[in-house]
Amino acid sequence: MWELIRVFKALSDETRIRMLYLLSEGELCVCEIMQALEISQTRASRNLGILRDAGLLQDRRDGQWVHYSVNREVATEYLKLLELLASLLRDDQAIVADEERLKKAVKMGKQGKRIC
Amino acid sequence: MWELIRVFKALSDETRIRMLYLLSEGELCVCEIMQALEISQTRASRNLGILRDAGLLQDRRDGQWVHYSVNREVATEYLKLLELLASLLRDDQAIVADEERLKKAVKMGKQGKRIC
DNA sequence: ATAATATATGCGGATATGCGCATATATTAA
DNA sequence: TTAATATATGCGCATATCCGCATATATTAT
Repeated sequence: MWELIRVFKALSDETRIRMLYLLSEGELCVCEIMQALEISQTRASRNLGILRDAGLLQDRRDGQWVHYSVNREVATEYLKLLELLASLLRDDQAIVADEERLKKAVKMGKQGKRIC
Repeated sequence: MWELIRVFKALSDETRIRMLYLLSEGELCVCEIMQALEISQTRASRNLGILRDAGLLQDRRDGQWVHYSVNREVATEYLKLLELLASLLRDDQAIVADEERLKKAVKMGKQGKRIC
């Protein structure tokens, strides 16, 4: 029961919902998420940690970067929850704006310009 | 987005999860829920109100009683959430105990003894 | 009418949550 | 080595949440 409640608590926050949505499309490092959501580094790190501790995300260090991604090892019930999220929020205004900013940041990165 | 977050907040509490589980099996009045969960009247009423305001429950006054039940009019995505709950918690210790106490209270009621 | 029962709610206190600031830690670059 | 970059975290404050107490409201019984 408490595991379940921990998951719902993790999902009870706008910042974390937006993070999960972006991450449902693929792995991202903290600085990419900061830029996409236009939030502080503290806020990004703290909320990603909460999602990880709830079992929804996993992290992977790659040099000085830490990449977060959806934890596919978690119970399939929770994965369904994430799909639910994605389907409900696909057209959400804040989400669409996040995706725009993320696309822009990633494009910059691919052009060799540092974005972090 | 905020409607969704409101639902997750409503689900982020042990009392409310236990209530939802019992109610997923059928309509109940406040006093039955109080007894099944062994909680105060204030706590029962407040938390049922939170679930109603999140759109998950509906209420119906019948004389001096108010009956709460799952709101089947809500988006099917949320109904799926409730099914998820039920499937994950079917064997939970606290839930099983709640069901025991509820069964006992309902049986008393059917024997004509007042239980509220 | 009054009394009894069922439910809801204003208020206050205890605890939890969110987040900025400063700082710590980890890694890479020079 | 030192400097720069990326991320995590201790602390403190502001706000939110939970719930008990007392009380209000609604309904029924006498």
